[in-house]
Amino acid sequence: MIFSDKIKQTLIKTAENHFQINITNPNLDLYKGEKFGHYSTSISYEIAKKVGKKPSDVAAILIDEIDSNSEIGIFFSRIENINGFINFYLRDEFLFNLIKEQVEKESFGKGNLLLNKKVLVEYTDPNPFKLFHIGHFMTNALGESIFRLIGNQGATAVNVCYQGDVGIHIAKTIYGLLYFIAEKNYSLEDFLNFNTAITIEELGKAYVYGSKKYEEENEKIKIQDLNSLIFTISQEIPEKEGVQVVNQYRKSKHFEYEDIKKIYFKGRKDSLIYFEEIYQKLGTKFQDYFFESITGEIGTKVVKESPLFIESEGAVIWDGKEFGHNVQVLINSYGIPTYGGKEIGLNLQKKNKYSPDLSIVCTAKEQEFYFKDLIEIFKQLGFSQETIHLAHGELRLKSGKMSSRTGEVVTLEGIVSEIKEHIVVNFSSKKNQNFLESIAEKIAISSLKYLILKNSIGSNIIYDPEKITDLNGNTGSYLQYTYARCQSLLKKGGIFNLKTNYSITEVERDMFVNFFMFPEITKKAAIEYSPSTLATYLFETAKKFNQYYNENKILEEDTEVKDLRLFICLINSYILKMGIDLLGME
RNA sequence: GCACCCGUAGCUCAGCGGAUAGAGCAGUGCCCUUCUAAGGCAAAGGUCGCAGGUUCAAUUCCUGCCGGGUGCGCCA
Repeated sequence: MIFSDKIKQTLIKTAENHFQINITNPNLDLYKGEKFGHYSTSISYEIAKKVGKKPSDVAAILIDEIDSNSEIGIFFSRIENINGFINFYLRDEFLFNLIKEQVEKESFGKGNLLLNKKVLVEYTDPNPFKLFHIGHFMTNALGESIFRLIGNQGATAVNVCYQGDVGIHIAKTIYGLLYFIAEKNYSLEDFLNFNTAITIEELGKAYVYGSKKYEEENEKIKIQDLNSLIFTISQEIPEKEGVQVVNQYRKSKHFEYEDIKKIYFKGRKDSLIYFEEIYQKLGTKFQDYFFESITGEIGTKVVKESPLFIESEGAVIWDGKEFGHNVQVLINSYGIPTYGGKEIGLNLQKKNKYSPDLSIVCTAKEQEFYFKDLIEIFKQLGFSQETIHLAHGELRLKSGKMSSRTGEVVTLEGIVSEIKEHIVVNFSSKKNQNFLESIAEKIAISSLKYLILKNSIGSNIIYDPEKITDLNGNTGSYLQYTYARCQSLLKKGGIFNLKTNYSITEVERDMFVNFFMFPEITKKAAIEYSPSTLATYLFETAKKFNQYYNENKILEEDTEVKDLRLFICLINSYILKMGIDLLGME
């Protein structure tokens, strides 16, 4: 059990024994500087109000009891009563002991809050036939970190990706491709033989073209017609084996089944290869994939069979207005399942395949209301698993928004290469060019992730390519650098003794207490779905180390002192490494 | 129009019921023949949008107002 929970438990028990009062969740603050204790509580105020005593008198009784009669009393060097606030101070030996033991076992920072729970985390969700843009990256950064934080609490975490291999975006893209082929930019045969990179490039251009055409009424009808055909074709994909096909799509008036099928299969396959390369660069390895072509069928079946949904203007809708929700169109008037219809199928598919205790979905913030409705629909349908929607904000330039609606997007690749250039230029005086280029991409991706995760979930992020890898501020690179510095010292320091007794200064004690909070922080970050809590802690930890480093020579002559300082390096290094990893960075 | 989110230092943001409101950036003054200075120190900067209310205690909870964002049926 984590130490703060032990204190809380003791407080609850003591309050019950001495005041016959039931306090369910006492306030307990984590370390915020030596003067307020290593842990502190204002529980006395809560009790005092109920029993009609002075807070400081209540505190005195509690302290006396914890000191002499509780299991945790021996871990404190002193417990203070400041006007009723109770401040706990941990014994130095206890700090050393616990940290040393757990660091050696590599269990330090790991928790068991979600032991025996199965949690599904869905994130990234790019759409085949479209480019991987910065929004997908933000979803990935958020989701990957949540996935890791939850897994770190003992849960069986399953990370999954949901890919839109059917939908109007594909019809638009294929429509564009057909135009390019008709204009003899290349033949159908040429297209089918393109390598992945070229296919992706052409898909991007075709999507822009198709999106523009979709704005014209007569073109829109054709694209919708093509869309129906693509839904029909998608029933032939290999992943669809065993899935019941319930929907009857309209026959196409304008397009040739076989030609479209070739284009669709080629584009789909290359898109998935292209995404897989990106996931690898991002450090994500999905355990499972879901496809809209499949969830659409499952969702359609549910929607058609459930009395919750009604027909309206040729579409099938869910009307949530009576209970404070909106209207959601689940099957459109072309007979095609919309995002919502597919999402119902997805939720059911997740349930059938994994029966998770909790299902987390990460998307952009614009979909917040939409998910509120969907989660209500899931409840009304009786889907048992709890679903939580986590939303990230937008990446913006100082000058304003980045993306535009015309289909032209800021790709991940574009941003990463911009950051890479800065890295190579800024650091070239320190390292040779080849080395820099070999690590620049990793630094770029990590620093972008950190930029996103250091802010609380859902807030918009200001992106400044000049500042993002600055080593003199709160950046991912600063953490990486500090870790590298520690590693260098440990390497030079050689073998040293890990002890459980050191004589330490105030500054060193502050570092140890801060180290001690690491498991508290990883737990808090997981429970609150808050990577930023961890990010902030890591930055403070790195900063404390760099301050110490500046004032103290680590590789001292004196063995005693050197051993202590290397011990500090070791823990600092351990925490930074694990923390950086939990944020999904390298 | 309705619903939800946000207004904290010049800028970007933490904190979200407790004890003196914290960081980073920018700006000011310092510290390099360096255990990676690819770093650190010091000072400066705030009626926590405004007005009420609840509480022993409010930046944090509630109500109203002002200012900004997002979403409101066939995109995802």
